[in-house]
Amino acid sequence: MGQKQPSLDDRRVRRTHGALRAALVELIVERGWDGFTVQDLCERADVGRSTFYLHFADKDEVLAGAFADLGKQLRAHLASSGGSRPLAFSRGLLEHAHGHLRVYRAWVGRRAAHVVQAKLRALVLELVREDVATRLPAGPRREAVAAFLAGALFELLIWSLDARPPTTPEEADALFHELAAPALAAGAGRGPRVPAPRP
Amino acid sequence: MGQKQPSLDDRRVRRTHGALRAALVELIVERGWDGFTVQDLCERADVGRSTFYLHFADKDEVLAGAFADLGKQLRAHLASSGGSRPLAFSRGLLEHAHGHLRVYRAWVGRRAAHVVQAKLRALVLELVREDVATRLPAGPRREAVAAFLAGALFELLIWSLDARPPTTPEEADALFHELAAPALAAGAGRGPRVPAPRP
DNA sequence: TCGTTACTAGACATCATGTCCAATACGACG
DNA sequence: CGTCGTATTGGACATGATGTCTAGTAACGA
Repeated sequence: MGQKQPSLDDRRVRRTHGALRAALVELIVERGWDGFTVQDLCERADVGRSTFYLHFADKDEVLAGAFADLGKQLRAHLASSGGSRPLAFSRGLLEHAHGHLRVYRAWVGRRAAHVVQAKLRALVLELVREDVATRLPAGPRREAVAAFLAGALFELLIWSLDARPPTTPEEADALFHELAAPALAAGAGRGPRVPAPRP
Repeated sequence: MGQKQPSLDDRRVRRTHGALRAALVELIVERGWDGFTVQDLCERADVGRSTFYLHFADKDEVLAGAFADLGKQLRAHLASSGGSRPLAFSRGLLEHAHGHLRVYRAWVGRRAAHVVQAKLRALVLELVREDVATRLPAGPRREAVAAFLAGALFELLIWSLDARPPTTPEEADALFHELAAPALAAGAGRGPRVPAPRP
């Protein structure tokens, strides 16, 4: 454990990382998370298996990197289409998902790898919490509302990936806001406010 | 594959199944889904490893059985506390969860096994769909609303397991209905009705 | 060009899996 | 109660993936 990690400034390292990451995405789409081994991954990436262990401990670690990329890509997409209405990012998320339908289906769809699914769920929860934090006072109620909305959005996203007849991101987003808006209003309206800080 | 399955009428078989199932629950709580092997399971259950493969193909199959039990138990609990208001079962679900807090934390909590989590999510979705089906006309919109509410309830459930300060099932349920009611109303109110069949 | 670092193939030990067998223990049923 | 059928058992075995290590080779940065 804790060996010296290869330097990221080296072109060879970037090449290896890139190849493994790309192969990972392909293999998840083709066979699902449990459908391939480290050996398969290395073979597909054309990387020596010894080399793999110089960089990563297991498949999960490669996934973490690849997923961090997805997160950045998504956040970038969100920054461009940034509105200020509540939960505006949902539009970008749904667009992003439908723009990479094959990947999303394999990553979070019905037959998907639960490991990956969990990562996206965590990301959605994080995004919703950030948004809700600007609209509700701190406290358990805010957390509950965030959980409620995040779960709703995530499950709606999954549904939209395989909806029959197919749904456009715009439709799904409109539906989400139609359902979420009153819930958010209800969440803000009543409930235990944060107790005023003692002076 | 496809070997002759031991007869379920035999006491020895029931004993073996029971022991494995109990050991499974214990080990999931103690070490998480990926934290133990078939060997560990057999050892804990005091069952020969050869015997295991006479009954199950892998850990997942044992889980399926154990989870089916949980489903029955839950549905029984729901039947007793059956109200007719929308999504009445949420109360029973949250009570059931808080009544088996250690198990639920291990099964669907933050550090939980994604495999198990997915099963419960599917169950919640099924329950919500059954309920929503009695209140909204068939069609994609109904499915979307069901997904929305199921995701919301599931994530709220997870949140309630580790909420700080702790939340009672009653509070969590009240909160859920406070947020879900307007959403359900919105879902029923407008939107594309099922297109009238061409005459 | 030179020194450093990453890459590689291959060997190796380890472990879990899944299958099979012959011997044994136990439950069902007459 | 005795007998028959079946479940259980430990152990052997082949297989495949994992993770570590080493010595030689190739590519990088400067």
